[in-house]
Amino acid sequence: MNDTLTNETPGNDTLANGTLANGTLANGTLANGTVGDPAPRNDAVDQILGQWARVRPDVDCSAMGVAGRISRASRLLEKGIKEYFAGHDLEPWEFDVLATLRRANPDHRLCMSDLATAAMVSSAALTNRVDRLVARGLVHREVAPSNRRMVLITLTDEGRTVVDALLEGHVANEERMLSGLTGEDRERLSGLLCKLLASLGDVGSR
Amino acid sequence: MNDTLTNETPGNDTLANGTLANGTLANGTLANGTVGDPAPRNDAVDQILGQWARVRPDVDCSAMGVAGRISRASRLLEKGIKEYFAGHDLEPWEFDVLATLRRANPDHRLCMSDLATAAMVSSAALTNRVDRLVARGLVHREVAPSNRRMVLITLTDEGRTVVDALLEGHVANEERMLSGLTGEDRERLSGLLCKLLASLGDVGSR
DNA sequence: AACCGACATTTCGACGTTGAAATGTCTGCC
DNA sequence: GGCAGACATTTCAACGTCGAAATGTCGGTT
Repeated sequence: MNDTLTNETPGNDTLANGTLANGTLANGTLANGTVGDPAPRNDAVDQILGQWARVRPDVDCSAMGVAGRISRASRLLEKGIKEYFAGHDLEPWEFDVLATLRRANPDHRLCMSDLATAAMVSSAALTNRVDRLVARGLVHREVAPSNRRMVLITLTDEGRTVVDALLEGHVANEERMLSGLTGEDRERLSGLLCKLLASLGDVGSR
Repeated sequence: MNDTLTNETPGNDTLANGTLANGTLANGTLANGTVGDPAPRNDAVDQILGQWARVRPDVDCSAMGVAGRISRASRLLEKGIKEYFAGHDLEPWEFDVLATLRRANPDHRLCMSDLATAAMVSSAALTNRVDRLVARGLVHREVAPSNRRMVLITLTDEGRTVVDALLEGHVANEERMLSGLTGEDRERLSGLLCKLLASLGDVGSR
């Protein structure tokens, strides 16, 4: 996890629903939610749960509802974030790397492996990304003086300017996407997700 | 969104935090949560928010917290789902496609475009996936008799057997991953996510 | 002082995805 | 009845990621 929520996820879900697309829903025998058990919400995920309930009434698929909605929300947020950065000629991963350096320490400097862990990409992918950031003049790459095995990546002045300039807009964009929830809703949502993350053994890194 | 929650997401986040990895957190000036405003939770996301609060106290980054936790939860759920299916020699996307057909209609049959929409992948990717499913004997591909432009994909008996056999285990696996939440928690979480999804304009397809 | 194993990064090959172009098919209009 | 345009699917080239192998470097041991 970095600073933008950029699961560069392409396709499927396999999560809690079946597919919320027109195809399935339109072709099928459309049940229209209201499965029974919990409060029906009549959204796309519930329609899929409804389909499962008709096809496999012996299986309680309610867990798919929670997982499905989390995945779907994540997808939509990513999409909005990507659009924001695209409007500023930046890929979300670029901001991620820059922001990680920005927050890292007063020198805005990290070695490749720490940066790779932080950005949650393979070292191979990070090499590729840093190449491009260096080409854009946003970071500086140098062999560590004390240990020549390591490569230190430092935010350039320009890189820092870019991060600082885009941070507010990025947060405002996220704020906008969350505007359907009240402050209290967000607090509750965060609390529940924290509880879930803790039970999933989230420890920070990968 | 399909039936498993498989954002085959690799790397970054760009979402709400900065990176929760050791690197950043260990190198930096570690603030240890407790930023002030809302209830501090002291998890990885809050540590990142804390770092931002120190570096850019002028910007309220709380929105990143919500987005970050949603993304992180989605990531972890995907990972668990992937592991379950890997244990049964199936990729999550394979289950997605099979499950979509299973729920679609009594004939378990859909044309390529509807299936692509449902599985939320490009038609090019679906062609590739269906190729492999046909090779495994899990689906049947045929030109539509009524309209030769269309290709109909049908679940084979074996395909249906596989979906039906794995559905219960898949749901049980999701259930296990959500076991940190009470039934009431899940209901509340679903409700909040529904509200968010609705405001994000989630309409079912992409 | 040279060597061995551990470590950090980069390179390489394979894979899967995407958007756009190509191919084949249908529908409606003149 | 033939043709233009819309449509469904597949093919193609480019791209980005990953895991594993390769390269270069350090630390401790003898």
